[in-house]
Amino acid sequence: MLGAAVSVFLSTFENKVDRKGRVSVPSSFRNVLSQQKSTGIILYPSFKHPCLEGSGDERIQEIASSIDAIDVFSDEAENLQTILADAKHVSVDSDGRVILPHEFVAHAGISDLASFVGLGKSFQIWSPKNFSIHRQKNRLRAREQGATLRIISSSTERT
Amino acid sequence: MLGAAVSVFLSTFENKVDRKGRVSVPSSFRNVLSQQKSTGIILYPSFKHPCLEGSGDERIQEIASSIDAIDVFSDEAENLQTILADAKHVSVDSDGRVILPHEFVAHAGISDLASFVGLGKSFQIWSPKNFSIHRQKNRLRAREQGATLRIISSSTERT
DNA sequence: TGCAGAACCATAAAATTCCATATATTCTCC
DNA sequence: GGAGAATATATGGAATTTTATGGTTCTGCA
Repeated sequence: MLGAAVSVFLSTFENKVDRKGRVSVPSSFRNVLSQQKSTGIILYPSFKHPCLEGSGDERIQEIASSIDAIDVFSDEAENLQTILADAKHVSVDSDGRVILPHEFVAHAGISDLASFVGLGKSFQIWSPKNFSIHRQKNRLRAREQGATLRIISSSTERT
Repeated sequence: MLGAAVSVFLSTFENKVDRKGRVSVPSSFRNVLSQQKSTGIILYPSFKHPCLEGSGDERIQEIASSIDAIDVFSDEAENLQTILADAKHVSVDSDGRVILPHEFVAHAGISDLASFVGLGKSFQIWSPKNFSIHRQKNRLRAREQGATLRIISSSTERT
């Protein structure tokens, strides 16, 4: 394993899902997880897209506490509670693989390939087909909105 | 290595890409990177051009945190996430080389030569051929529009 | 007892490290 | 100022280590 690398989920990796539902978590993602001292990952179905949301397992802690912080009957609270209700903890085995729960596989339309998509603090898991459509749309929009310029010019140094 | 050098990516360098996709990062670029305490480079395909955008890897951290700062479901968040999803972290080996990922090589139309183009805070990687076309166009346009340059004098940091 | 999940083992492909060298650049000492 | 030594850079290739991935066995639980 190389030195420090980056401590965010980055890039997209397409891995195979075998008959038993096992799939390798990309090694760079595993590095991020171990930096976070996660023993496994938390998965839950996205409500915006046909994909799964994933993160280290301490992130769920944050979600849980933010529920307490907001109005119990608000929409936001219900959204967060839904996440908790649907989420599952899957452990990473010694070969770096997880087993994707069936319901989730169905929700994401995954068959024999899964795309792990790094989003910084979290990641998503897509069927490659759905993801390429999604990506295309996003790239077009990002181009129109000039995301590149915004990045380069804004964030130069911290305050 | 020469004295202090400059702390921005400057000039254009054309280096060879070997069979394995390895290419030397220009040494002056490496100096900038090490000043930034970057252990490697973040690359992502440009939205606008057939080239790669590159920068030190501390920037990715900033992008990741800015995503957290805005509404998670907004277009802007997804634009930024697209960059993360497409970006790759490549580490500079002890000989000062990086490996250009295949997809990126394809996107930029690079075969056996790569042009590193310094843009100050960031840089681009082009196939020499595409770059010369791009450069020509830019010059033409600049002349027609009588480009002026506005210098921001204050902001520069001390360190 | 049959099935799902966990722990093991094996292996091919890919990525990383290490070594070698040619060429260029800088330094040093005379 | 110049010859030669020392250093740095770019580049090619080989050796070594990690990953991804398939298969098998074991275990508990329904």
